[in-house]
Amino acid sequence: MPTTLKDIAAAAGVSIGTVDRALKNRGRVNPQVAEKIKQLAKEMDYHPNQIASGLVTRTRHYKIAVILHITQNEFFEEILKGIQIAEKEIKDYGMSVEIYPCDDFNDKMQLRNIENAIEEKANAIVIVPINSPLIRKKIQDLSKQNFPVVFLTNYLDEIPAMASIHCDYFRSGRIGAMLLNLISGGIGHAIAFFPSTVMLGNQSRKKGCEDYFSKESGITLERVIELPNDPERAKRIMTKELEAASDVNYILFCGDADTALTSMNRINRQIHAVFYDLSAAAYNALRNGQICAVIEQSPENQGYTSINILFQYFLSKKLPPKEILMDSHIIFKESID
Amino acid sequence: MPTTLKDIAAAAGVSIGTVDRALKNRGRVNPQVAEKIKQLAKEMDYHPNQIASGLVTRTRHYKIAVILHITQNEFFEEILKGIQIAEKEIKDYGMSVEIYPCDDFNDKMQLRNIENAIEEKANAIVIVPINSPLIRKKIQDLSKQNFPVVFLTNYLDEIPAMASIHCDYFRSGRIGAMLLNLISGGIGHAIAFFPSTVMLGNQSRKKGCEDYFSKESGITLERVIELPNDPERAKRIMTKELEAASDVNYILFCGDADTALTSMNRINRQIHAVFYDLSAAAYNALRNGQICAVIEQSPENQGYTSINILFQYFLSKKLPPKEILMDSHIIFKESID
DNA sequence: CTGTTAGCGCCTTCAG
DNA sequence: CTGAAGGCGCTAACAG
Repeated sequence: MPTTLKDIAAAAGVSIGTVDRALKNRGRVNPQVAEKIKQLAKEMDYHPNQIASGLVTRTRHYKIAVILHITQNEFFEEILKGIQIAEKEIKDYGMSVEIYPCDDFNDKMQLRNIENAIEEKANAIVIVPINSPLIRKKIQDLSKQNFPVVFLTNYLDEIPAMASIHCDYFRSGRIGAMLLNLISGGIGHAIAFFPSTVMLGNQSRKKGCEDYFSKESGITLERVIELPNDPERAKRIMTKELEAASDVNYILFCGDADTALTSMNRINRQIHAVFYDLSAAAYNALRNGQICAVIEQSPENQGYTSINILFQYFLSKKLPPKEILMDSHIIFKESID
Repeated sequence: MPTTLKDIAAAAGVSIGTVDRALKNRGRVNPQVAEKIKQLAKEMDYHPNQIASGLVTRTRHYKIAVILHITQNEFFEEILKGIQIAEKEIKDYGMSVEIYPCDDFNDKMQLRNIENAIEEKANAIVIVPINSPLIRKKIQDLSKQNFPVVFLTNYLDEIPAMASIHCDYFRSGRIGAMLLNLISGGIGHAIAFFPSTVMLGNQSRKKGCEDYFSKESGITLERVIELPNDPERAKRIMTKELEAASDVNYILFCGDADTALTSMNRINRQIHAVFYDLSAAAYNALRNGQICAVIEQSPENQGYTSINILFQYFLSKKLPPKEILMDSHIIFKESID
């Protein structure tokens, strides 16, 4: 039978109002009485009942703005699933979530979204931050004003935020390289294709990949190519690269799965591939044996956690860890078949 | 602003008591009025506020008994972690968890624990069921009486339960075999060591392993050995097996990690190993390069889910899916380093 | 068959 | 500085 404010009030011989003020340090209470109450609370192992607080919090209508960096993308569908699950859970607490879409890597638009969100009385922002001076400056300002900002799946170096949720990109790069090495038996030539380095995570992943190839790999990494976000352009570039490097039979690929699969089909030799992120296209390709493995970074969990952090914060002022790293999972055909 | 009972009451021109009775089908309400209320609830998208219900539920003091099958074991430490997290979450709702330990695979003791739990007014049981007639019969009886039983990390065939939470053992066996095949490059000889087949999951995992080896593997599976739970005896058996089969250089191992590591050290040749379950010993061995990979089955999540299911059930009579399969994760050195 | 009410634990406002 | 009281939404007991 957990202790309640009432229990403490009875034990201390005061009213629950006083106990509440004392424990929440809201002043207006005799210091000696406050001390005694705190003492008692500890002894009686008091922990505020979150659901009761929730019922009260409900009247405050907290709003969370989720600000993306890209139009549409299967990876973000997964993230959104997690966000929606969390959204349902916090609804009873009177909290809500609003999504602000954005054209691909358009920092001006992202900035406007931030401003709109604040105008519309958002109490916190979850953002996939584009690494541009515009956004960096804005987030810096918000942090200075103690406005809660949570980075989701990406981050900005040197810019403080309440929390930053993403995978360990460097490690994720190393895992990709390791898998290629394992699959190849340590002999062969590889190319890595990565998306825009405007997102810092991609830079870090690239470094991890290069780290492994340079130190621990039998097969050699011939090139690292940055692909544009537009699928048609990406396909052309990727196909050309694969045609040009005729000794390359292994690839590590992060981006739109269809782009890679199409390019691989266009050329006339077999390519063994490891992909990042489990889109529907990647899932099918894995089942068919077109690709060897997929590395994914718990997108749903990332989305869920970003909201949950703010929920905890609104409910009980609890600060999350600054950095929350999500696991990278390795998936083979046998994992899903 | 979510709809409340009050809102519906106002819209229907009745009191909230009537609305509540109508929506919960508790009778004592004019069928026509009830129909109208249900209609309104749908239109206004009413969903009961769980936290408000929780405050009321709190007075009912639901108790969950967790009944294990084994004394101690690192895998179950992880399971317990998940259970404890869930326990904290449901405390505010007046629900509690009690653990009943058990000597290794002692079905009589497990039966007594079930009986004790019920005598001590447990409202539900989470159990790692030993596959013995004694336990099978008891659970069968409980199910007939509609007493909620949840199977955790293992199951009983043909015996109904409210839910069954475990990994896909067959798939997990296939993944293990696939990894050995991948690591070996498809050439070599292997032995698989598995724990007691009193637990049905182990039988299924064994089948999965054999399935892959018989159909898709380059390396050959020489034998499958069932090891006893006692580490000293297990070490002797394992060492002897490895010494006898001098051409075997790959093993798939499920059980106490220290047993395997000691046995591998005792013999005079290098063995490449894949382990199940990420114990501290396995973690270190993976980092040191003593073993190649580990397959784990989200034990913490399994424990958490077993409690969470019952929480949902007590709070809102929501029935879980009959079978909840947890992912198997593949972990290499690069995943943790 | 229907309405009213007390209360779950906490927070906030208003009196004193 | 302290106490009392109302209310968050739902449930259950009790009147009518």
